[in-house]
Order: sequence, then C-alpha cells, then structure tokens
Amino acid sequence: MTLQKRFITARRLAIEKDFLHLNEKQREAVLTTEGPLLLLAGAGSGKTTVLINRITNLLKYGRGSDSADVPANITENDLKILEDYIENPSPEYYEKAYPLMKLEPVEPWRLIAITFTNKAADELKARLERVLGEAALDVWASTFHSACARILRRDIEHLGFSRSFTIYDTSDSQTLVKRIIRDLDMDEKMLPPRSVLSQISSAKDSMLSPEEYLREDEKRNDFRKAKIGQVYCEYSKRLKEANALDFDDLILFTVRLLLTNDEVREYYQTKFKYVLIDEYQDTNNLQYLLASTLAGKWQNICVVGDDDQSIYKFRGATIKNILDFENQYKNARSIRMEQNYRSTGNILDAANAVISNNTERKGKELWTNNERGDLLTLYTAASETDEAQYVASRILEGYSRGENWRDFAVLYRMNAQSNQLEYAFKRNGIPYRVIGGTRFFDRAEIKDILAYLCVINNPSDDLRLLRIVNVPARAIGNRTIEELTRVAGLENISAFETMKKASQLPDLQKSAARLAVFVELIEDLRSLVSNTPLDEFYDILLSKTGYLSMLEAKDTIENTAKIENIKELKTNIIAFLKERENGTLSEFLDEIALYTDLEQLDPEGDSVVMMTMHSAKGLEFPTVFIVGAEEGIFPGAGAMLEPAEMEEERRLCYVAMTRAKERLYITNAHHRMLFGKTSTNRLSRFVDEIPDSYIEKPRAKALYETSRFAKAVQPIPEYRPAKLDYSPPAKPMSTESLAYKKGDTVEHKAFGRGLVVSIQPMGGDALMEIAFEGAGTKRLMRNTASRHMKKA
DNA sequence: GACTTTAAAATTTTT
DNA sequence: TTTTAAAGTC
Repeated sequence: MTLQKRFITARRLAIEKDFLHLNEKQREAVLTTEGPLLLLAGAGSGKTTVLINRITNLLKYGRGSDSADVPANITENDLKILEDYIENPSPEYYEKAYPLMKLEPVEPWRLIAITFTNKAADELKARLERVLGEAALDVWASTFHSACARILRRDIEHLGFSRSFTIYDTSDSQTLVKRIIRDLDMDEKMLPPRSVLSQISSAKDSMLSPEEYLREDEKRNDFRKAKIGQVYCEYSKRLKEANALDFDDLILFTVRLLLTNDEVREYYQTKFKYVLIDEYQDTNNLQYLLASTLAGKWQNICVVGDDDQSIYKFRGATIKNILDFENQYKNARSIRMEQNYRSTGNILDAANAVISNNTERKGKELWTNNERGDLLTLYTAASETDEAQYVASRILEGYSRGENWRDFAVLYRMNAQSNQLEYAFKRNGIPYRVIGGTRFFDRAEIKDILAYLCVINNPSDDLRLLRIVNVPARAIGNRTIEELTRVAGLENISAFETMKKASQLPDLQKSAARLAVFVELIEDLRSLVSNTPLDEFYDILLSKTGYLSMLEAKDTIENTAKIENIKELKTNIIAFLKERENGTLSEFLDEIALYTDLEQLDPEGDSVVMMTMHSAKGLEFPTVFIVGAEEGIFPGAGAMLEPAEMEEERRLCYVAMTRAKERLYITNAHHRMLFGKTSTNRLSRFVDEIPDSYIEKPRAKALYETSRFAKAVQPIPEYRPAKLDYSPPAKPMSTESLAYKKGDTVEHKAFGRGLVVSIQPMGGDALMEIAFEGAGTKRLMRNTASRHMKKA
C-alpha cells in the first residue's frame, strides 16, 4: 500500500477515536462528511446524538475522516505520529496528531442545520454549545421558516417587498380568505376557507403564481378551481398591499429569490458549505427545493429522517423527498440506523409488525438489545368513561408503585378525546397537563395586543388594524368599517391611510372625529416605539389604548385570566430583551410569529401528559396509553377509502407505539359517545396487525366474537377497580410544581424572587398574589405563572 | 353598537 | 358535547 493510502486509513482511525462511544452505524454517519448523504434514522436510534457529533466532527476535523486528499510532502514519520496516537490516544500524542487529522476544519458559519421545530433547533444549539463553546453560536441552527425570514429580511427588496414585512400566521390567513370570499360574493358553503387555503398552499408548494394557477384551471374548466384561483389572486394582492407574508410565502419567496437572483444565490451557496436537514420525511416540495438550492454548489447535503414516521402529509409533506433522495443525487450514500435504544423488544416487534403492512416505504426493521419486557395490553372498555377510568386506575397503580406522574403519557387521535380523560383524572386526583389544543398565542386577548403591536410596526397591515380598531369600543362600528374598506379598495391605499383622510370623505363625515382620535393614538405610539425600551412601551400601550382598563372595568374570572395572559406576554418581552439587549419591536414580532410552541413540555413539573399522537413525535415515556383504537377514530373515517391516507395513519400508529419505553397499553371502547352521538366501532385494524405473541387481549376475544349481537348480549361490566367517587375532587389538583402556599418564596424567570402573599382558588386554577423583591407585588394565575417560576 | 340566542361543525398542525 | 361564529334583539 502506498504511503498516501496508509495515511488516509490512519487519519480516519485517529479521528474515530473521538467517537468510540457511538455504535458502528452512528459512527459511520458522523464520519461521512462529503457529498449527499441520506441518514435513515429509526425511532429511538440516537439521531440527535449523531447530529451533534457530526457537526462536531466537521468543525474539528473538516473532511479529514472522509477525504482522499493528503497534504503534500507527508512522510513516514507523519504516519507514525497518527499510528502512535491510534495506539495510545493520550493528550500528548493527540497534540502532535491533531494537525495531521484535520483537513480544512469548517468555520461554524458555513454550516446550516435546519430542523422543524424551534424546540429541536434550540436543543441542537444548546448541546452544540456545551460541546464546542462559543463557536457553536455561529452555526445556523434554525427552522426552515426562521432561516428564510432571516434571508428575506436582508434581500426581499429584490422581489418588490419591503424589508419590514409582516408575517401572517395560519389564522390571519384564514380570516383574510374568509373576508375575500365574502367580498367576492362567493358562497362560503361551496368554498370552505380552510380548504381554499390548503389549495392555495399547495399551489404555492408547486410554485404556481395566481396567474399560472388560473391559467391551468381555466383550461380544465373546473368551476370550483377557477373560483379558488380568483381567491388566490386576491389573497396575494392583499398580502402584498399589507406588506405581509404567510408561512408558505416565507419559503416560496426565499426559493424564488435564490433562483432568480444570481448574486444572492451565489452568496448563500458559497457560504453554506454543509447543509443538514432534519426530519426530512416531513419536508414539502418547497423545502426540498430550498435545501437542494442551498447545497447547490458544494453538494454537501445530509438529510436525516425516517420514512415510517412521516405524518404530516395533510400539511404538504411528501414522503417522496426521502424515498427519491438517492435518485436525485446519483452519488448519494445512505446509512441506516436501525438499533433502537428506547423500547423493549415486545414493543418494538409489535410496532415493526404494524408498519410492515405499509407498501410505500424504504423497508427497515428496528432491533434492540433491550429485554423483551412486558407484553402490550389491550383493554376493551364498555364506554369512553370506562376507558378513561381504566387509564386512570392503571396510572394510580403505577404511582403507588413509586413511579412519577410524568412517566405516563396518554395519546389520542384528536383533541376532542381528551375530555373524558380529564374528568377521570380530576376524579382520581391525578395531576395532568394537556399539551396542544388552544394555544397561548391563539387567545383573543393575546391576538388583540399583538395586533396593536403589528399595526404600530406596519400600519398597512389592514387585517390587524381592522381587528383592533374598535377594541376597546371606540364607537367605530360596522358601517364605518365597511365604508373604510370600500374606499381603501377603490383608491388602492391602506385602511389606515383612508382613516387619515376621513374628514375629506363625504361618507365618513360622521365618524371622522372618532377615526382621527384613533389615528392619533396609533401615530403617538409609533413615534414612541423607536426610543422606548420595549417592555416599558408595552405598559404604555396597554394603558393608552385603554385595553387594560376595558378588562379591569368588569371584574369577572375570565377577565382576570385575560389580564394575566397579557402580563404573561410581557414576560415574553422581558425574556426576549434578555436575549437581545436592544431588541426592536419588529424583531420581537418575528420571534412571536415563528416561535409559537411556547407551552412546551416542562420536565420540572410532575404530571401525566395528554396529547395527540402527532404532538408526541420525538418524545418518549416509560408508559404510554393509546386510547380510542377503533375503526373510524384511529384510523380515522377519512382514511377508510384512501389507501395513501391509511398508510399515513399506520405511520402515526407506529410513531405512537414507539414512544413507549417499557409499557404500552392500547384501549378501545365497545360504544363511545363522540360529538354528542353514540356509536359502536370495531377494534382498530392496527391492533389486529399486532401478532398475539406480543399483546395480551384479556377480554377482547369474547367481546368481538359476539359483537354483531352486542345489544342482545349482556352488557359488559364497567371497569371499577375501586369505589368510584364521582363528586368533584375535594382538594385542588396537586402537582408538585403547582403546590404553592402562602408564605412560600418563589423564583420567577422575569420578576425574580418573591413572597407568596395570598392564594385564591379559581376553578382548576388559582390567583396568586406575589410580592417580588424587585418588581413589586403582582397578581398571577398559578397555572400559567408556574411555567416561569419555581419554589426557591 | 352591545348583548343574547341560535346554528353549524368538529381530524391531525412542528411554522 | 363543546366550541365558535353569525344572525337577531334591545
């Protein structure tokens, strides 16, 4: 063998020493740095660890582990140095060997890692920082959307938008579409805004402009689609006028910018030498285009994903991206990580058995060295109440055995199923948290305040302007607003501009004075915002707009909660300012728009978690309950006729099952009340797909053999392990993190140390009065506040 | 223009 | 069943 070849081998072996804690496949993934790489990472196979180590490798050794390039003039002695280190990996030898091991270490800013959630991005950043220190902060680790926002804030002017554009979230888009449908005199029944929006979204995903879309569909003479095309047209027009981008636009415009502007493309393509995409199975066409464009120059694109965990088709994700990766990049390498470190053998085999019924997949079989563990359990309840009680009882049993509440998770197909479970948990005194559902930023009062902030930031934002123009009441009613939008549309100016001219417009004479007051309010605030610290400004906003007094005027429980939520938003501002000393309003709004998953699972609190199977992706729990395993619910009714949908449901089942580490319970109900109707559903086909050797089905058999005559047969006895007390719980829910009492000292993230002065129970919540050392006395709602504070 | 009643709809949602 | 939005009443 030549010296060069021996050197290359030795160099890789030497670098490998850093990653001996990984298994063989993981290590290969870490050391394969060059060219397109497909990383098929099964559930629980240590994906994040690999990602971190891969980046570490790139930053430390560059392409040393994966290159045939050898420095000029290497000598036998150089080889010896490497071999010495391999033989004896001590710090002294390392120091000598390191210069020979590295080959163009990557500068952190030449690396972009794109994830799907902010949570994942943050975790990546945090873990990188722990390993690499400060340098890690220069790595672009972000979501698709925030990476795009960052690019567009710099260069969107090439596309004719202003750099201070506003971001519309899904519900903003929906309001806008609804308004357009009405303005165009179309029938909302024929064109549900939701489905119109998803059509628009998929048009954008195919990079079709409204005009192109219209042209296509008029050819086909599809009446409905032509209508949708008109809405799409108007929708784009209004977004443009409001200087706003929706979520899809963020990516669409970035792709368009990169494709049309050579200079910008060149800049980013050169900059990003290594591109890394996480959760590749959930990317849509645009995201695929973005990723491959960014990697266009160096072709160092690494995608990580698991085709079996693709569960977001309804949002445009296409499994094709991951299935076709090797066709798109002919020189792609692929590595499968199939060893699972999470679940017991039984759970894993059961999950494998279910997913093997899918045809659209790469095909992979997870295995584990973990023990077999308990069999899965199927419980067939009489009703949904019974099902919930069964779950509660099992959890109670576990807790009395010494397990923590947080070791249990209940997963369901849709949020509506959480209700019965909540009742059961309350009844049994089990502390729980529901993840998802209505989110903090979806609450009306929060949207209102944010709308004020948006308008101050960008007065052309008609959508937000109309939301708040009469909240609190300013005697600016429907008629005025109608006239206002009519004139604005006619003259092609924003509603705010129209307001300014109200006194000159005959039809607005009557309300001109009131409009002027409002205009002045906004102008006032606008002139204030640039030279006032954001948190201070926020207080001024609350009082000047009269929003706070509006809520304080009526002392109801709802309003107290609303006030707390508004104060909670201030906590966000303070936290934001801590991150960025001189953060501006527009930066804050960006962060809010793209960072909605505020209420994350908080590992400190000890409570049972309930969530949809979708939200559970990426998480793990010792014990998992999958409830409502019934045909029509899971798989859902919509999947019955569509094989592709059915496969997606099955993947969802696979995701749900592989969340469990030690125990997995699956339940169904003989009859169930849902949306006010009682129905009898057959056991989910997914349960049938689990071989009997992995699952215990105590009573299922007897029940289902007679299910056709279920009504004639004797009723199934309800599951009642203990005497049931159906009265509401005497004591309030007692999570450790919620168990504050008068006199406790607390540590709040934003307000610092404080003393609990009083607690007043309110529904499932409590109003706490806390005297903070620095921030004065505050009244906070316990459940929300507890996310930001703990006992000191 | 504010408040009350009624009617319709309800997968899943990382941004 | 529950939630939300639109129509109806004061």
